[in-house]
Amino acid sequence: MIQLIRGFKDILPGEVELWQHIERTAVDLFTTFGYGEIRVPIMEKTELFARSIGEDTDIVEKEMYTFTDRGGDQLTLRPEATASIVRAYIQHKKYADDPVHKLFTIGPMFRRERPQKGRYRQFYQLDVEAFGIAAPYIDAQMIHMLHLLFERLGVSQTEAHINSLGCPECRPHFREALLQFLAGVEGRLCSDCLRRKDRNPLRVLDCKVPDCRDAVADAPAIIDYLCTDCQDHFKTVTQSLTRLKVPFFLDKRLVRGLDYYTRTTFEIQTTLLGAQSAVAGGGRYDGLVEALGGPPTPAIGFAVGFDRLVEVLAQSLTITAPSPVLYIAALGEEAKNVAFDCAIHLGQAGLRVEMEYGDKSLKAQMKRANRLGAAHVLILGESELATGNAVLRNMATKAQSDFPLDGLANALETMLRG
RNA sequence: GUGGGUGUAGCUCAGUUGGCAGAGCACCAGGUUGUGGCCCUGGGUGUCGUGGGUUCAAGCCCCAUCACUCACCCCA
Repeated sequence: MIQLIRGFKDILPGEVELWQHIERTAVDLFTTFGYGEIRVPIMEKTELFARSIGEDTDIVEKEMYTFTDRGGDQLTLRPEATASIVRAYIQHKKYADDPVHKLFTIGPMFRRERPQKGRYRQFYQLDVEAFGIAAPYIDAQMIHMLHLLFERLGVSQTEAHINSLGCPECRPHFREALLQFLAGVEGRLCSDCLRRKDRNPLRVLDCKVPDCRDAVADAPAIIDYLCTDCQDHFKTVTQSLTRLKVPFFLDKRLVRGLDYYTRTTFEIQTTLLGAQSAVAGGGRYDGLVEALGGPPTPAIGFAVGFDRLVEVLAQSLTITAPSPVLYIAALGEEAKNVAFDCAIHLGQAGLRVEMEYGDKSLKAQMKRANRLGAAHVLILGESELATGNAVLRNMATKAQSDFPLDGLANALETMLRG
């Protein structure tokens, strides 16, 4: 038997309803707030991701599905959506008619990591981006929108963590201070952090090894090194969130792994997913559009881990597909003809109808109707054909009534609608 | 990439010192020539993950491999 690829998964009927529910809720919310859907390819030139996410990140270094196609191009299955959306924004010169564009997309991403709870090699994200707005209000609005999303979905055990990473003006000062501090505690850092220290010192703050946490407990916080502009920006964000009554936690250790982030960064965490605590994350990336060849354009965005959200919700919410309103039990070829035409008619009329196509006993058909949760069963057999009346049984009350075969479909339609 | 745990029926899982492959649920058929749920009877639906090895004999022991899973790492 051929099995599906490691870290990939099928979403089967029975679970897909929850996915649809989440998607509907999210699309409705994003649309209300003025975000339009954009659909971008799941493959791009490798260079796009290398340049946007950062050459030195784990994603680019070892987690991408990259290959050479038959024409010799280096292609990559997208590990995240932001790069593609920025690319599309620039390529179609969307900034020309109006620099402000608010977009969202939903779809699969690919990262070749070791699978575990809440982490797959093909995973899904809800991705939201806003271009052309430098004002901190959009930062607060996005975090508020995330808060609303979880609230509407009934997810309670979440916490918003926010921080500011500064900008090209102030980050170098902080970096220097941090490097000095790290040099002093070098002996207490884990091997990973020693390596990280030179490449991306901010990440050391994010280490989960207890000894490292202790070692950097008194490390300088970037929040204390922000320039005046960044300070003001962050202040407006936090004040707005307070006014909007969005609970948040100022997390000085929140450092995000992608190079392009600036200023506000945020993450929604939950305790329900084991080690994979983040269900959503994002931040501002004011330099990326320009870095990828567009005009200087402020931007901010976030991604929600769709699979993770499904797992969280599945613990408390069950959504099932609607049951058929009618099951037609037919006995014999002639009866099946009548049943088939009737089923098609009702289907066109928008009613969910099931019928038996094979040769099953009435008992077996009743059993299946019961299992499917059909509200009514129409019995069509030899005696019904002979008398010219089909029998309609209400499965809950067991009451049965006759329906003339003449004009059967229309009569059923009227009855089932009532 | 590293480490731990687990792979037996559709599902959840038993399987003793190595000795005929099992249970519950589900499913199918019948009890009722044409009436569901409850009940009764019958039916095992299987490449014991896969490939080797040891043995008279392997679900069980050994080696390899694949998958699942949890954690590290990283992230959504």
